[in-house]
Amino acid sequence: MDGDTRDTIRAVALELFSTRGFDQTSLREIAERVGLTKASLYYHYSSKQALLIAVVEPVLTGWRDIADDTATLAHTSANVRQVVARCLDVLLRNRAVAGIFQRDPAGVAVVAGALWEDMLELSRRLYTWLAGPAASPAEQLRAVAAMEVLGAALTSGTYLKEEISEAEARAVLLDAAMDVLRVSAEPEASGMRKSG
Amino acid sequence: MDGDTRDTIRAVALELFSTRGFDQTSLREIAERVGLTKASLYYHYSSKQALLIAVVEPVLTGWRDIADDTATLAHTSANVRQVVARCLDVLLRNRAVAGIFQRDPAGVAVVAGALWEDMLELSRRLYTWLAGPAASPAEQLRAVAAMEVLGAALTSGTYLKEEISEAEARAVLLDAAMDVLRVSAEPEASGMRKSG
DNA sequence: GTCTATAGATTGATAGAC
DNA sequence: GTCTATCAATCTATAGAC
Repeated sequence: MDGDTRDTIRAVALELFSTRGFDQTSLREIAERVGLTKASLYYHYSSKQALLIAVVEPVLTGWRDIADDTATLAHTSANVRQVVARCLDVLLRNRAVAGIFQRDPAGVAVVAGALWEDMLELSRRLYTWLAGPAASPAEQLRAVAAMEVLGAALTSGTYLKEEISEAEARAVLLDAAMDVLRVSAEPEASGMRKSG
Repeated sequence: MDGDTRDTIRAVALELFSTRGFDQTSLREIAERVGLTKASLYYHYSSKQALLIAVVEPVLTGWRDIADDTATLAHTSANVRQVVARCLDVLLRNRAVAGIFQRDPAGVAVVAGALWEDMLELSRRLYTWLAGPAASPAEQLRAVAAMEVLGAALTSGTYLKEEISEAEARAVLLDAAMDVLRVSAEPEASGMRKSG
């Protein structure tokens, strides 16, 4: 049973892509760490692009789920908070993959253009829903800014002097994003109530 | 007088670095656009790294000025707003350079490590001042998040459906960043009053 | 499945004529 | 200051033996 090797390769690739950047990571480097030769990598993944996609796609799926759900979700403040929380959780659960996009978006865009366009499209849908129906340009911009806030979950480690628990970071960033969206703080409700 | 050629090269490099990413841009590409050969580029800039630094450094200086000023600036809400506004203006005035850091931070970090470390250090100083004296980890995190908000000035073009004037975008993002910092909205005051 | 060997392309950089 | 020509390194990817 050799999904093992495939998985090891993917894990090593994820680590190197996310720390050094996609472009800065060569297949030679990955092969060395795994303990194989470059040629053997190609037995498991047909190209560097295929390897990148294998590493990134699972997260894209999680992202897509959220975007799809918003299609039928009423734009209430409780729901907005829930959607933002889900986005944040996807980010926190997939720090490494998110780091790939953050560290070398240009490289990813070039080698996986279609995947990149998918991500942009998903983001657009999410931002549009977050901004709310008939949102003004200013409100749309606030929606984009709110999602940027979540990115601090990834970068904060570089800047903070003291440690902060993941739970607290999550709470702080969720509140901050809601502040940007100008949605008043509420407990994370489970029900949903129609509004528009 | 041939600062002309030097400047043209720098301008072309800026455009390509910021749109395609630093690593994705080859000297051959730059040379072609300028109308020179690669070899001639090397007469004006001793390396690709030197070219990158020439492109980026002016902005780093503007950034450093802000960080330096905070050293002797009282942490009042009016001053916080003013500092954030200055950061935002540097960003808006140098969208292209900022785009280099945003599109390929990994590539920049590798080829211009010292410059990159300088940027990190400046950012740390700014974040620290923004968070305020004796800030809790949560407040520090909010300071990082507030600066992330400003980054929306660069990315928004990709996502917004309708146009938004630069002036309005500036106003919206400044307010949003202040919301993240939890500093109440005030007019941009010129005086400063001691608070802590 | 893993290996050796190598093709084929591109890159940053240099030498030296003009 | 600009050119032609070229080097040396590195990379992705493939062919074919074992």
